[in-house]
Formats: sequence, structure tokens, C-alpha cells
Amino acid sequence: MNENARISRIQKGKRTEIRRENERVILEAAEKVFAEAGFGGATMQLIADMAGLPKANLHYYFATKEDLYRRVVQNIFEIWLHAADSFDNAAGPAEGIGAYIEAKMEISRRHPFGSKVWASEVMHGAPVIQDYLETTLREWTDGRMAVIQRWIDAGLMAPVNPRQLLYMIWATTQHYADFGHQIETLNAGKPLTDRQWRDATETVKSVILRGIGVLV
Amino acid sequence: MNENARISRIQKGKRTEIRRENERVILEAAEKVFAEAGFGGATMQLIADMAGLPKANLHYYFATKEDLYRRVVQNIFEIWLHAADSFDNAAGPAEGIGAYIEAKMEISRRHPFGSKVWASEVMHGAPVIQDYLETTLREWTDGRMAVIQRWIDAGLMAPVNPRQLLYMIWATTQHYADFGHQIETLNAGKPLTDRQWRDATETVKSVILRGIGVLV
DNA sequence: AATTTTGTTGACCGGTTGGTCAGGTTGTGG
DNA sequence: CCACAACCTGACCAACCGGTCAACAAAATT
Repeated sequence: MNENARISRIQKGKRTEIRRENERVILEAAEKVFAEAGFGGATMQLIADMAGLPKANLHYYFATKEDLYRRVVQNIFEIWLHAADSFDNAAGPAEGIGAYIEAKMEISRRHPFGSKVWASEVMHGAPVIQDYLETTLREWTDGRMAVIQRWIDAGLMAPVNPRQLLYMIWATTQHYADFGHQIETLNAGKPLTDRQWRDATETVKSVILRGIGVLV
Repeated sequence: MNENARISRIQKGKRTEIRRENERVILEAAEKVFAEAGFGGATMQLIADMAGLPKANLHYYFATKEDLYRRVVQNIFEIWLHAADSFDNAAGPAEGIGAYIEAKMEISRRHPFGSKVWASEVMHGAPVIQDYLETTLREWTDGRMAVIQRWIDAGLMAPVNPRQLLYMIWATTQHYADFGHQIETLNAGKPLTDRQWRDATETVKSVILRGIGVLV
């Protein structure tokens, strides 16, 4: 048996497939339940029911409720950080910040449950991911602040406090996920349409970009 | 006994005083515990300990955990609505929206626990205050949107979607309460100083006001 | 085909939680 | 000073929750 065949077998083996699929189903159910009930309000039984598995099976893949929760939070954090790719290779603030806002709005739309879990985690004092905040997030923030400061120094945008600007972007974009229920209620109880999402994105972009002196 | 004497006695009676004071202490403790642990994670025992009362005493004043929670949520909702007073008798958007942002930032600073409870309630689908969203909040929103629209029609500000503008103000201001822990962590673990709160308020105000074409 | 590893699950358990209640204490009106 | 109402609380309970485990099934390995 050569190396390729072995790798192929490992990746395609039924065992591996079962594990991957079950973990996926469990994490998806957990994300939803944690988002809708909070960590304390969520029960392993509820997650199991939503995943269509016996509760004992959950504990086979994830030792404890906290382990499962940690994985859910880490998943959304990864997505969150990736949105920064828009930021990096941008020529100036109009392009960079505009693309970042669009990326974050897209995340709010496609991962509303993950966003809520993250918000909930932070609101409760980040008991699980405090170390991420102090290391990865801090470095990430410092890096983007430096980019914004360079744009300001180059006269490409108004001298707005870069940190506060990032907070404003985070707040406005995540609002559409975290407070989605309120927004839906004020929208006659109906989810936002494609057009409404585009309008919201455009409004956020235009107000912020004009607010930092990039648009006229 | 005349009417005045009776009212005076009722308001000053020790019984009334005891009830009012105990309810106040319990609500204050409950707000903090619900904010830090969520509804599901909060326990009556924890609230009782923080209030310095036996658990059974809590159930004397508030029949169920849900009753207590409902009162906490209603309290913050009242404060929330009152911030709109800044909006109403304003000559134009610079004054009205500026004052509203300041009022909401002040609420985020002075009632961080209440803000978090409100956010948590909405994030979880507003199980307790859904009717408020559909009645009071909707009317409130429609009213302010009309005011903003009049300003736009009068040429006092750029034609920004009034609804999205309100959402942006809610999001940016409440962010400082709901994500206060994250902001504090990124601030070297220290709470914002007076000066930093003023800076944050000014940045939010200037970016939004410039963003809607009110500032140059 | 035998053996080992991995996956599956109903039944069970100790600990915690929201809520109750009986019996006591304190304040109030007559 | 008496009777009634409001307030207080230790002890208790049924329900539920996270987690365990033994016994079994299925797949992989030899």
C-alpha cells in the first residue's frame, strides 16, 4: 500500500466521514441553540434533539457542554478574523473600509447565530475566550488601527480616532445579526429582502465613508 | 382622618418603605446577575445573595424568576424611551440627533447592566417583551422616522434612510455597554476614563453628523 | 475470520434549581 | 393591648440537568 492510497483511505474512510459529519451536525445545532437560549439556557438534550442524535452521542464527540460551546465560539471567531482580508490589500480607505463593511454585513447575514453566540460570550465577560481577546484580537486591532492611521497621515481621510472607527463598524454591522429579531419586528415581522440588505449595507457604507471624509 | 393624612401615611409608612426598599435592592441585584449570566444562567440564589436576602424572601416579592426578569427588562425599556426627549423639541438634525447620541451614550455608561439585559432579551427573540416591540417601540420608531424625514425634506440633512440611521445610532451607542468588556480588554484592561468617554461620544457624533451631511 | 478500534444508546445518578410552605416575627389600626 | 395583616425564612421537594457507563453494533485491521 503506497502513501497516496493510505491518505486517500484515511480521508475517505467511513469512520472519518461519520465523525466529520456528526461533528458538523452537532456544531450546527449547538450554534443555533446557544444563540437562541444562551449558554445557561441551552441544554444538551435540546441540542441533541435538534441534531437528531441521542444525548449520550453528543458526549461521545464533545466531552462537556463547555467544550462544545468553546468550539462554536472559536468557529465564529475564525470567520470574524477572515473578514479582515478585505482590509489588507486596499489602496485607500474608500476601498478598504468599504469592502470591510460589506464583508461584515455579509457575515451578519450568513452567520446570525454565530454572531449572537459571540455577542453573548463577550457580554457575559468572555469567560471562555478572554485569552483570544487579549492576544489575537488585540494584535488584529492594533494592525488595522495602524493602517487607518497611515491613511490619515497621507491625507486620504479625516483624522478620526481609528479605534472608535473600528468600534463603529463592528457595532453597526453586527447589529443586523444580534438585533435581527428587533429589526425584523420593525419590518412588519418579515425578514429583510435582498434589496433591503443592499440598502442597509449601502446606507452604513455611505454614512461612515462620508463621516470620515472619504465620500463627498 | 382626611385624605392628605392618609396618603402621607401610606407613602411614609414603614411597611411601604420596607417593600419599596426591598424591591429596589432585589431589582438592582437581579439586573446585574441577569446581565452577567443571562436569564438561563442566573439563579435566584445568586440574586438573593447579591441582594443580601434569603431566597424565600425574593419569592415573597416576585412570584417567579420570570416575573422578576420581566420587571428588570421593563425598567430599562422605560429609560430607553425617555432618551427620546432629546429628539423631540430640537430645531434641526445637528441639535436633535447630536443630543440623542449623547443621551444614549450616557445611558450606556450609567446603565450597562440594563443595556445588556435588553440586548440579551432581544437576541433571544424577545420572549418576554415581544408585545412592546410590536406596539410601543414601533410607534416610537415611526414617530422619529417622520421627524428625520421632515428634516430631509427641508434640506437640513442628506437623504439618508431614516430607519437605517436610527439603527446605526442604536448600534454604535449601545455597543459601548453591550461590548464594554471587549472595549475594556482592548483598553489595556482598564475602564474608559471620563476623557475617553467624551472622545468616544464626540467621534460617534462627528462621524454620524458628518455622514448625514450636517457637519462640514 | 478473528480481533481490535470506533461508534451508539438506554438507563441511570448526584447535584442543582425554581418554587412551596408552615411557623415565626414585626408593624398597623382600633 | 389586642387582633389582624404584612413580612420573614429554614427546611423541604419535585423536576431537571450534565455527565457516566455498560452493553452492544459496525467498521477497520490483521
